[in-house]
Amino acid sequence: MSIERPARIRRSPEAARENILAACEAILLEKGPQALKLADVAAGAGVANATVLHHFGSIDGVQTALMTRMIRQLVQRIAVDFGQHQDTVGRVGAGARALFDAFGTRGGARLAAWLELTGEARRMTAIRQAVQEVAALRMQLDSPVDETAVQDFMLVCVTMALGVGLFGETMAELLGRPPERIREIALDLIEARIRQETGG
Amino acid sequence: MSIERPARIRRSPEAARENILAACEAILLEKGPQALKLADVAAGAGVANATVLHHFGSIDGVQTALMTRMIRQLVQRIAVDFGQHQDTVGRVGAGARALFDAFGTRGGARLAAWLELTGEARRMTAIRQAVQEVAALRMQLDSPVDETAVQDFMLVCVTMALGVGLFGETMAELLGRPPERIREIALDLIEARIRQETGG
DNA sequence: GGCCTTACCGACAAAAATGTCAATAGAGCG
DNA sequence: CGCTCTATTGACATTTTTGTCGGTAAGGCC
Repeated sequence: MSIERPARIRRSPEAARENILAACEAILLEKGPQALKLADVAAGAGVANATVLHHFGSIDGVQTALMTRMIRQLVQRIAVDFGQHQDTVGRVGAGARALFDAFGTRGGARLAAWLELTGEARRMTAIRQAVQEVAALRMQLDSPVDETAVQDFMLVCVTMALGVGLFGETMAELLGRPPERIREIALDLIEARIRQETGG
Repeated sequence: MSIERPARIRRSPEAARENILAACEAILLEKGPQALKLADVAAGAGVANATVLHHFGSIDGVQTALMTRMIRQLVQRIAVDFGQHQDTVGRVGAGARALFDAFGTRGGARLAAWLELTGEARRMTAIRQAVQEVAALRMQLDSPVDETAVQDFMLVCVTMALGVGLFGETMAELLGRPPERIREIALDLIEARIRQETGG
């Protein structure tokens, strides 16, 4: 009498990767990027350690793939948000909110910080492409005067979203302010700046 | 014939801690906080692994002690800077510059990010105390109208300095802007805000 | 049905890192 | 000088984690 093994599931490479990355996202949200250990990821996805390595090469590969995936999803959401607003200020505000959401609430900033600290940041080229796409959208919709101003503005938005997403909650608590305060202030700053740029 | 051993150096507890933390600072600058391994720290300080543990209890203890030390040094520098400026805007600008320097150039943001990710952030109570001291200084020198405005302002400054210090360089490079650009913009935002608060 | 590609897996190897423990040796002090 | 305190140490145990390897089986294709 042979021991029962759970039947193997054979997925397409894309489905297998997606399955693993979805598990990663849950782990990232629950325990942070440092918990993206090979064994935990594999367990979360319901596959063996070796399977994860088969698809991503290394645990670092898993992490950068997760970052890329989150950035792609963010760009899609921003594109949708842009379509739902007629005015520049509304568009940018909605985009900024999506940005803060992806990096703050959904754990993107913590993952980005992890990549930055482990020297994997250079592989985040997905960000460059994403920014180019969003910038192209804005140039098309808003036809702003100055392209470097757009780039500077996006640099500010992204960096602030990352900083607030990673440190905002802890700092607010440590300094005795409400946890969401820093995000409000940051969004105010961003909207004030865009108003100033478009208005004057 | 006995094997030559290097003579032991016996330091006071304070000197021993200082020696170890100085080595940590060098490692932090050169390789980042994830390189603050027990063996490397001990080697950098020229002592045995067990010695480090004797003084700090654990490698996490070393890291939080280093953070505390950096924050103390920062507060001292800010106090000096405050004394060298007569006007509020000049004072705050100099303080912000010191803040960005400590967190950016000197590696404080990377260390803070590490503590945040590894769950050690709650032990960064040194920040709370530091902010209280600086806030007290400002209340005394500038007698600003609103204390919560001061707290909000410091929350913004600290969070931005952390965000820019950790992500600024990489993001600027990724988005095709000069590496120091984000810092300039951030300082502009801060000074504009303080001018607005004091001016009107 | 038979074959071939490759997604998948268990077992194992190997490295890296932290922390424990008992012993050693400076340095102050009577 | 001899005693005591404790900073210091080497050796070691343990844990954690990544990655390799040879074999297994699922599903497409002829």
